[in-house]
Amino acid sequence: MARAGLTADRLTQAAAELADEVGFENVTVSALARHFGVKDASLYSHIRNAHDLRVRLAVLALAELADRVADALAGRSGKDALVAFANAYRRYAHEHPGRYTATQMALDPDTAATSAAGKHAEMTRAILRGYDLWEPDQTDAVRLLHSTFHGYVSLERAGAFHSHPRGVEASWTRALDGLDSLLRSWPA
Amino acid sequence: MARAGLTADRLTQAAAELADEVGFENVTVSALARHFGVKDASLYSHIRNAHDLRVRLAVLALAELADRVADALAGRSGKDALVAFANAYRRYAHEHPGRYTATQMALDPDTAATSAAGKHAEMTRAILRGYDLWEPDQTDAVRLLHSTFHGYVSLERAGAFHSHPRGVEASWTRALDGLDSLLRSWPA
DNA sequence: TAGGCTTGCCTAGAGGTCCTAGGCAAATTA
DNA sequence: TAATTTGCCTAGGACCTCTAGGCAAGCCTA
Repeated sequence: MARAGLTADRLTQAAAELADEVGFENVTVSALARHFGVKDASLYSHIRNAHDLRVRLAVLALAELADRVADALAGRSGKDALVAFANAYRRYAHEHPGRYTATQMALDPDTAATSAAGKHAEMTRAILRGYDLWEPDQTDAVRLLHSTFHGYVSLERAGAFHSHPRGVEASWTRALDGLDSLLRSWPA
Repeated sequence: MARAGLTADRLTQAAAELADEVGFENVTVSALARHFGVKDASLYSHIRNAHDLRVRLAVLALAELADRVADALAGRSGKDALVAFANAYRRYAHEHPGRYTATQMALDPDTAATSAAGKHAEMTRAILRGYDLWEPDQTDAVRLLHSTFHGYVSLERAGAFHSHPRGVEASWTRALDGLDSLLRSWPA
């Protein structure tokens, strides 16, 4: 029999595609094994366990998201940068729902430090260079922005905004306008 | 043998306590059966399946959260109401992590309409009576507030703010200050 | 209080996921 | 080509979900 040629990376990549198709919570070792036409037990020489697989997926997604956002940010500043960041973030979540859910996994400090999770906050900070903010206001603003972006796409996907006809796009644009205006006149 | 006296309500209540202890994703039919000292199969005359159990838990948590927030809001207005709302929301999430996770379940439109999910948006709207906002700005503001609150507690619990020493409480207070100031000068 | 009825919890069992131990054969190295 | 490493296998245990069918506890009615 020819071998399937599994590696941790190929498994993680396939897990990411699977996550977007069937949802993060349905990314299972067995499903992944089925996808490669091998037995479940075969995967355990490449990944430690199901949790390890999900962590790898989370790290992959965080790196992808950071790349997308970095691209969007290139050469922009001020409100332009804020909007580009936010839209890139939200677009990634929409295009890759399973991967995005993975980015919300609680990672242990070690993994988080190694992964692109930190890069994320760093880039949010880059946005703020267009505004007149210094520590500790900067950290507060980073947290506020991140919270709002994540909260919005998270609620949007949970269907929390369906109850009202007002367009979800319009509210998003207004939220960004609001945040821009808030950053420009950050209260003392 | 004496009967255990199970009902859907008692199961849901116990599931809520279990969720806060071991996490929402570990709320399982078997664990619940163990808690009552009965066999798993016995639960299926009270709940349809595991998903049904989790939906009931979500509905319970949404109702509790709505109650807490309503209490906090009583007799307050303006920034006072905003802060009370936000703190009640966040405190519930901290005190009942499993239940709070349950509130984020995607409910089908029917269930969502019946449950307290709608009451939530309605109360957020009550806050805004202290500010000078009218449709569609009001809906946009409701969505922004809800997003920020949810995003903040969600990231906080995922450990996203651990990387920086700046106090999580301080950033939260600043976020509320910021939102208040934003609502008072909502850009046109 | 004795019968019948409803209903609650039971046993039995099938199917799925997670994971370990140990084996054989393919690929790599000497 | 022989030795070693490595990859995927079979076998099997533990746990979770859910269905079908059974027995008896507790309720009605007479």
